[in-house]
Amino acid sequence: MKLEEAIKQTAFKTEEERLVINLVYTSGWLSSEQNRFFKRFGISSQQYNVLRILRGQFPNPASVGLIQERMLDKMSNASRLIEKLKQKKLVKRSECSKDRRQVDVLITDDGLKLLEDIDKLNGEMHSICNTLNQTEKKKLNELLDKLRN
Amino acid sequence: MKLEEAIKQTAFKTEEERLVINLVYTSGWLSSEQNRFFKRFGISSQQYNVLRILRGQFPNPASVGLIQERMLDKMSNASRLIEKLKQKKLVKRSECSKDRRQVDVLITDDGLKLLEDIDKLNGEMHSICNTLNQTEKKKLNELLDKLRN
DNA sequence: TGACAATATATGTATATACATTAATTTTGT
DNA sequence: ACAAAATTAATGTATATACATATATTGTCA
Repeated sequence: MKLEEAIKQTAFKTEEERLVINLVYTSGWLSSEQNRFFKRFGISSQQYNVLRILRGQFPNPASVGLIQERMLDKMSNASRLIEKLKQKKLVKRSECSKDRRQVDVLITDDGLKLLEDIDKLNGEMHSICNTLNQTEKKKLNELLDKLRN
Repeated sequence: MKLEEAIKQTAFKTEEERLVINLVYTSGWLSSEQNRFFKRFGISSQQYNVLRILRGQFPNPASVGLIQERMLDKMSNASRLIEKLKQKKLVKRSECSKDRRQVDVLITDDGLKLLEDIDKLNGEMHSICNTLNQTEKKKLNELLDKLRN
């Protein structure tokens, strides 16, 4: 749906204004698409993100700080996300012997299995951008990179 | 910063995968820029959004449903946002005489004044897209519209 | 060595989103 | 007219984000 229709606004003063609002609106749209996708797996998209980072380190553990640093969303709370994943038995936590302030976080077999299942449907998740052709996807990737500097 | 650097990932399998992750990452970036901007005014970007909708109706009131329908972010909670704005005396709530299920929500003088102050710094908020030239802003607007269908 | 700074993680509080449910009121259909 | 359905808003619960602070541990340097 066109932005103006979606939010029932007739016009924008400048291209900048429209762009900022378009970005905010698209963010919300994306986030709801993502959550809908992940719901069937019993996790949130943020929890998925943490699991992916842990798989990237596997079979080595990762510290909370490393996870935090690599997360997509800003970050305040790797700690609490990890706690949720632990309750679902998707990760294990153990004291780090080299630095007792740190915690070793390791993805479990259940966690790896879940990621495999999700991978199988990756195409479905990526299909949200099927409305664009290859050139347009590339262009959008470039523009987003440039937008953030 | 380039996406790969930001999240310390070396490569993506497909353009689609990079785009989805780029969109999620950019969403987070945008949201933190926005919140930083609005913080000095003592409101969140979501509360700002509600105030703008109310100004659009002024001097008429708006129902909770109308606000909900026009909000940028999906929506579960116009009710609670309005309650927060009421506590800050930025909106007034009164029973709607024509339909007693409804509530008339009206922006106050304080609310209008706050929006005026924010308007003065609108340029600063829009400057987050100064890294793009006019053609690129237009193109990005188009691609986002097309992305959502 | 011993005080102090820095680091790693956890936790408290406030706000927002997602979804389900409740309560009041209005609309509909017979 | 009246019972059932639909609508409007509020509320309860779970999750996530933002920011400040607490706690334990490690590093630094006089």
